[in-house]
Amino acid sequence: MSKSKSGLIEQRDTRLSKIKELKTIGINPYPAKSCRTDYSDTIINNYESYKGKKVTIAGRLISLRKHGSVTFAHLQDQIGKIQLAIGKSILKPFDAASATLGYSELKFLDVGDFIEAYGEVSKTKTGEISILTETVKLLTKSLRPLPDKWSKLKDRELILRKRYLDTTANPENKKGFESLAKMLFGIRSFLKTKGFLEFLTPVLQPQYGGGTAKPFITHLNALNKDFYLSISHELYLKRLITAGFDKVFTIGRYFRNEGIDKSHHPEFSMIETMTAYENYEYNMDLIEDMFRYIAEEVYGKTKFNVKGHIIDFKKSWKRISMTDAVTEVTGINFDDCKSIEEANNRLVSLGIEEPQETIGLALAKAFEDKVEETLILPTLVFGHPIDISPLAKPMDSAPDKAERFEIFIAAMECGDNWSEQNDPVELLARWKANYKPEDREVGEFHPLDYDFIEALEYGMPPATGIGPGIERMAMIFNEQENIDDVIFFPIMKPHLSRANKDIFAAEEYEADESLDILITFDEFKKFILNEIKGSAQDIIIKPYLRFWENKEVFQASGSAEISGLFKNRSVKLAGYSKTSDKTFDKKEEMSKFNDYIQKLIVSFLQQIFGQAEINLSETFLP
RNA sequence: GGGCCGUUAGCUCAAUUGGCAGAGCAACUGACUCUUAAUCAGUAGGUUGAAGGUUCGAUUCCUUCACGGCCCA
Repeated sequence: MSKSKSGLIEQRDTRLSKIKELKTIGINPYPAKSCRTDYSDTIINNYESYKGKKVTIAGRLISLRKHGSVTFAHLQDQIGKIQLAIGKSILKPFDAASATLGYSELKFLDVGDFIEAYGEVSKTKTGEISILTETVKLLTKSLRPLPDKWSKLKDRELILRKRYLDTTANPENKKGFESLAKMLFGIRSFLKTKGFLEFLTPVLQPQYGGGTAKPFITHLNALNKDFYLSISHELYLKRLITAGFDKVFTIGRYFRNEGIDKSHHPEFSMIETMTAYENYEYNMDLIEDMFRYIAEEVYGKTKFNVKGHIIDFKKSWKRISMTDAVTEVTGINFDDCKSIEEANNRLVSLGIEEPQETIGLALAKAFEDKVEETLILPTLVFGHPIDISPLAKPMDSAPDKAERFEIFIAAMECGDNWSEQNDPVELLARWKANYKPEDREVGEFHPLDYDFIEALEYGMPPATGIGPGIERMAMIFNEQENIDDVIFFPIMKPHLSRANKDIFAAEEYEADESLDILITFDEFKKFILNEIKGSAQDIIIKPYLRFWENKEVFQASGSAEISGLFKNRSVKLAGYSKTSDKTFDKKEEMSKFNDYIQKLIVSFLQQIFGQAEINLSETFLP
């Protein structure tokens, strides 16, 4: 291993040598358990009853102040922190048999270590409640320094990658996650009072159904078959209804291979219910009651600041049909439309130029574009066009509308719910009409799940479900605007720091096979000779040339993208650059660059891959 | 996908117009018996995210890339 003098490695080495020394004097730096009797906050909040009593506390050492023959320290446990006053005359002498450190062995301790302290609860001269420490035991030696205790951790990337450092340096940041855990208990106890049973449904599914989204694909070796990570659990809940359970739910994990932003995460959770013998109106009450229950029972209040709006969950939610909601905001009633042309004309009058295929789609488009953003107070919008609701039952009173509602809070969609279509023939027909494999790429593809249709053919009673997102709920109740602040471990690209490469003697995480390869023009020939094995066909080369001016110097830099050399990767070439004190003739330079590529790349590739078709396109300006 | 911003010691941050890479905390050595971000004296710690370019000289200017953030679609 190369000898680096970086501060981190130096500090780590110091601590490693302390461990070595501790072992030679008979101390195990990583014992198996502690004998904690009390927590810090309990002692501090009940000082009068603790005064004079002996307690054992355990936690992380977060400060250490040596002051000659007296040492002060703070120990942080799950709920708070408390001071240790360690006097040379009070602390018992070193004893290897009981793993008790003596005063001179305190030098082995560092901020960040986990320790156990035993002593009398008292106050110091300055009045701080402290443990007059009689014994100190090391529970876990820490090898790395914690973030600075005053400036804390501020680097957003580091907070997200190493949340444990943030919650150690800023224990108050644990609260939101604690509430989230309690919220899950709250949901469960609420549904228990309503007579629901919780089931676990599969994450690995042979078909993905119950929604439209791009799935993650994985391979099940034992069956030699590709499976999908759940994009929804709904079809399994329906099978449970078929199986004879009337009220079921799951708190499921959902995986959607789509974008990541402030309110979307590839992996998320939903509470999904299914209730037999009821329709969507039952769920309007259920969802409202559930939010009110969580607010009152878990958070002890009903008013929350959601994206700058005060929302009171005590009040009953507005219920409005999609048609009326659109009319309310735009003044246009799409139910009056006699033809799709008329509906599209009305869209144009709203500034929406893209023509829709049906009146229902036009209504949905107007709603999405014009109404959603206005729905601040909790609103239940019902009566979606049947065109966009293939799994829902049509309304008796309006067959072109679905028995369906969506929940909007602070303009966020917080759940989608409907009376489930249980007519297997109708569902199959509707499903086949939507079956477009070419939509697979955009995530609109509905695969057919014949096993589910078969279950429906045996008969599923009328049923309805809700599916609010856990993270969305957490954002509302925790008053957070960023989904990363309610997901303890948000998705991040793996990263190995330089120091860690040294420390662990590790290689960088394996390069993703689908990543493009970037090399310079100079390296190209060598690269091809070394890396390309086998043949290539249909090689496409796209050159790019970029011009800019910098301090009266004119520059041009060229790059090229080559596809067809690897299965899933393209090769990007960079490093062609020219400077001049006059402006370039762009056309001339572009043709020169093409010649350069022709000579360097194309003729070389022709030598190597005689059979391959090589296609060099014109130079592009990016 | 587009635009903007960031990346300097373990952490938090400086570095003037392109001119010797610095501070506080943490660490190391020593002093100190009630401190509260203890104090005092001293020491060490750097691939300035990566590669390339311009320049006598680059943390600073240019290009590309990586990672992250914010805004927009």
